[in-house]
Amino acid sequence: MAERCALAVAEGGGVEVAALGADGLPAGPVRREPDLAAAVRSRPEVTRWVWRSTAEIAPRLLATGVRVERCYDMEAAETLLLGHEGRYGEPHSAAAALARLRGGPVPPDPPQRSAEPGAQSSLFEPETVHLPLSDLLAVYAEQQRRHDRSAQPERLRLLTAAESAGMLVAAEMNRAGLPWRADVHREVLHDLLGERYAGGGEPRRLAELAEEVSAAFGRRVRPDLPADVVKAFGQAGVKVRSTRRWELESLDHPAVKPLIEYKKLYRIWVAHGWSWLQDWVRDGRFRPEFLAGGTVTGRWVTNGGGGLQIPKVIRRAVVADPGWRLVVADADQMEPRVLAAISRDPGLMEVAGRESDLYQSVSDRAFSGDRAKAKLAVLGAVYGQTSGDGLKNLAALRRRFPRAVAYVDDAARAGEEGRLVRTWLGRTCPPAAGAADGTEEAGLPQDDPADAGDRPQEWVPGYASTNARARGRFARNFVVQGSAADWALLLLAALRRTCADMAAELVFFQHDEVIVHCPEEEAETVVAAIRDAAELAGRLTFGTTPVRFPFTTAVVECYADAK
DNA sequence: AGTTTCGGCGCC
DNA sequence: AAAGGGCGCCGAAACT
Repeated sequence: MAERCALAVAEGGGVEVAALGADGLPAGPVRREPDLAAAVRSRPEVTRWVWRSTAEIAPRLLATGVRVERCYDMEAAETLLLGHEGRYGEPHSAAAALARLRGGPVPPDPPQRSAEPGAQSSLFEPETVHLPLSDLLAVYAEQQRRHDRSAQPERLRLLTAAESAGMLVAAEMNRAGLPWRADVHREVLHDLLGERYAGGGEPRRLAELAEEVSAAFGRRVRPDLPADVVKAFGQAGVKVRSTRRWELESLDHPAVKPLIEYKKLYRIWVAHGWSWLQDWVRDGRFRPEFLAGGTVTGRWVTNGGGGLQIPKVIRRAVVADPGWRLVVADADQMEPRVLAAISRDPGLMEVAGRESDLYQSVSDRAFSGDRAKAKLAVLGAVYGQTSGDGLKNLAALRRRFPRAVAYVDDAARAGEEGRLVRTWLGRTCPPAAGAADGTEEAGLPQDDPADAGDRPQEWVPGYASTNARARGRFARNFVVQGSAADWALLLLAALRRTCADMAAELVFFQHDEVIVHCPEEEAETVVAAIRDAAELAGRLTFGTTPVRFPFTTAVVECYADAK
């Protein structure tokens, strides 16, 4: 029998606990108990814990080996509800929600702390807030009503549950860490960069490449200074606007080759070199702090260490413990499959109903078998390509898959006009014009006051302001990327449940890719669990559609061997 | 001297 | 060939 229980961390150490009825209201007395972990452990019948913040409570439970089935994260819910109600950017703390409910002054959210390299203080000293259980219950009841008042209550409730599950998974990943062999990492660095010189300067290979660049220009040039490089090319009679790689590659000059090589290695050196290793790897684990729901689209971010940008060459250092394996699973063409599911385009759903390469199938139908063209067209539709061949390819795509393209076009138009745009489960893209504070923090382009009045009421291609068009691209991508994130959360939740019965641990998640660390004998079970979780997540998120969500999985000892 | 922005590139 | 979405991170440059 599923049971819900609310829990609040009390002043002076203990917790307040109250069982909840099916209606979400207290079904018994509020109990005060001295120990958080003991309170949870002594209630194995509880399948969902309602609490203020998973980031506050889950680490404390994990530290004592207590696992919960599910939770309801009140502050995550508040963020989702505010966004859904078009109030993006209002404070989302439980205290703020309570103040809005009671009509008092609304406290601002506490500032975000960033992770300290090495110390990882925010992981082990989560912020503690004491709000009486009676207050939490009042906010919870109101949040339930707000879910009910939404246009699609069952979807929004699922989203809140999925986000809460994501918070649990993130807390568990933060504790587990990604297996990391510092010795292998050092070998990779030495192979790529050469010896380090005393004094902390550039390693040998970078110094050599800098010399080659200077020699090619006939004077001392610092390849890590874009301004210096642009000037040097200018003096050599080569016009170049920036030093971006794709721009340099088209140039005919002897400095180009060593320059590009320098920039590639320089990047490794500064972002994932010896000092990174020193800062972020402890006791054989890399612990980026995963933040579920860290972006407006619902994608996760990591706080510190660039956890979601591990360069391919550095993945050599991610090695399973002895006798264990890494199950590396990557969703195949996730975004077009999601587009098929949310648009219900019959043609695209049929294509996405097969496990075989989706881009190949699209190209067979609309691009005479030219897979590259098909992929460009699909990505152009999802990302908002505005020029070049992409536009021509988009027209071909529109003819064959009209509903799919119309879906993202509608989202783009809504974004340009400043209307709300939602993912399938109801995560909401912040509007730009006339929005509450917060949209700028989200990086959304604002309209210039100057052209605010110039925008036509009817959406006409080419007549929107530059910023409005940028918002259109943002909204276009939001519905696909965000709905994919909805699905991925449910995938994680299902996979977490299976792993609970095994030694297997989720250790990494990157948008459409997941890594499970498990004993060798569990690997095949995990592979099957990922496949099952993907299909279950597809059904739960999008309802009944023919769309499949296949994964490419690899059972490896080293992450670099997965692809 | 300390803080913010920019350029460039890593990942999806 | 050139370009569209989401991020984080670094050093340098540009500020206060």
